[in-house]
Amino acid sequence: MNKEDIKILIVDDENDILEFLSYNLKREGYQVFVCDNGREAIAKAKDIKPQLILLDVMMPELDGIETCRQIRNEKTLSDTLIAFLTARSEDYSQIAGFDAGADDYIHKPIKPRVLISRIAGVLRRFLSSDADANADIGGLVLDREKFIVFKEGNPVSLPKKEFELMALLMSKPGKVFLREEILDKVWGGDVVVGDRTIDVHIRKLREKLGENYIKTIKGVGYKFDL
Amino acid sequence: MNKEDIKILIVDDENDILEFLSYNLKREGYQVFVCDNGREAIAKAKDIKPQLILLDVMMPELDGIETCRQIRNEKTLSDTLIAFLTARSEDYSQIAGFDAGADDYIHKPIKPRVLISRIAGVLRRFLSSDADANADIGGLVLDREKFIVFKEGNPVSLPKKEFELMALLMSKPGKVFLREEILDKVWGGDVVVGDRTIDVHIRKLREKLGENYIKTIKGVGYKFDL
DNA sequence: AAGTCATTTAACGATTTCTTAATACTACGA
DNA sequence: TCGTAGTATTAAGAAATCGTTAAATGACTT
Repeated sequence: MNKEDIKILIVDDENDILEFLSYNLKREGYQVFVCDNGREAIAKAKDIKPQLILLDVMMPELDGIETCRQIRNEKTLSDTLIAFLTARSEDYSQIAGFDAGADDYIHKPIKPRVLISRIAGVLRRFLSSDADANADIGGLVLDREKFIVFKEGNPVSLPKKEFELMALLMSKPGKVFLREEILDKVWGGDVVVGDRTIDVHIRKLREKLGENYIKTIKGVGYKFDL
Repeated sequence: MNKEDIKILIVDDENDILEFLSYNLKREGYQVFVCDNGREAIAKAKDIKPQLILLDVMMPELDGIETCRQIRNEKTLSDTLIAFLTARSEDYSQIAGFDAGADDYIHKPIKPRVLISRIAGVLRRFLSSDADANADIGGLVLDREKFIVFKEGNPVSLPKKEFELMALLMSKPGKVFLREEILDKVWGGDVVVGDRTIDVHIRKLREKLGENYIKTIKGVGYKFDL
């Protein structure tokens, strides 16, 4: 199952959140649908049969938990995954939510990278998609959940930026990532850092993991490959 | 679907941007149309039915988002892709763009290489275009993503210019590329290098890949053929 | 407040890649 | 056969790009 085939329905009454999530998920290649209330969500879900529904807990009228219950009652949606969006403070929903049939929680405020990997995680768990399952290439295993890279079984913990850079490179082994692409995805499109910064991080990775995993394509970028 | 068949409409009130984008996209072989305001854009879009519209968000009178909405209301343009051009600073979570039906965002300032690959990405995602599929002719496979040429299964890595030259020749097997054409597409229309430079690169390619792939047509140019 | 760690920058060196220039070669027509 | 036009070859210098180090910054800890 490819990302392109995956439909995600986002339900939230705040327009900012809808757009933010929508943008980031579309950018990853998912098919994204949105709506801003529970009733519409149920109708839309029946119609498009998304694999995953991101559901805000706090909504006027029909709240997330009740919406979730009703979706769970739909036989045609039995395979649909539901993840709740919650503010950090509201942890009461934790209990009520799982009861209603939620598969995961995502806390606001939501950071793009976290969102993406979380969603990949949810989808992987239930669809046995290998979208970005823990890569395992040439003795290197990247565990996105634990934030650790295993080199021939030995855990190597990496700081955030190094980990994210490694994660990006390993997300498509062999593919050459342009420096611009790396900056955009690891640092974020709006952050401006010098080109040498990437080099330094690459160097640290090579130092910790060995020289043979990351290849330089001069004038183009870097790739993870054997 | 070939690049030559793809029409792109660029809408921006700044003339510099129009020219910059237009130049770079034409160079890639797309059919490019421009206009500098929203109203005209809608009319032009109905007329030429472009596959992709690049739309500046910030425009006087009819802004990008409103223009997008109106285009989305046109039944005859239902398959048209819309990508917004935004300044780095305008945080995407604040933009009402996706709601209006945008398919992607491209941040200014725009770098040519990023633009090109981004657009190829957008088009590929939605048109299943084979814009940069891997050529495979007579035992030679050119993998643009991995930046590698496989010769009978064995990877041969090429420096940037050599790779781009090879990619160009392989993009239309059999077609003779004039020296002028090669300079324009590989080096860029504004770069001035001597004619011998091409020869040298051709020689390096023949050295690495074998003598039988690239043929010289005296007084005309080179072609990739068996 | 001192210390640690992650991140970024700056400076310089090292390397690769690109370009040129000079010369050799080849095919073809006079 | 000679001359010409165009391409091939080679080596060497120039330019671009990357690697490396050390040091500055800033957040967080002790």
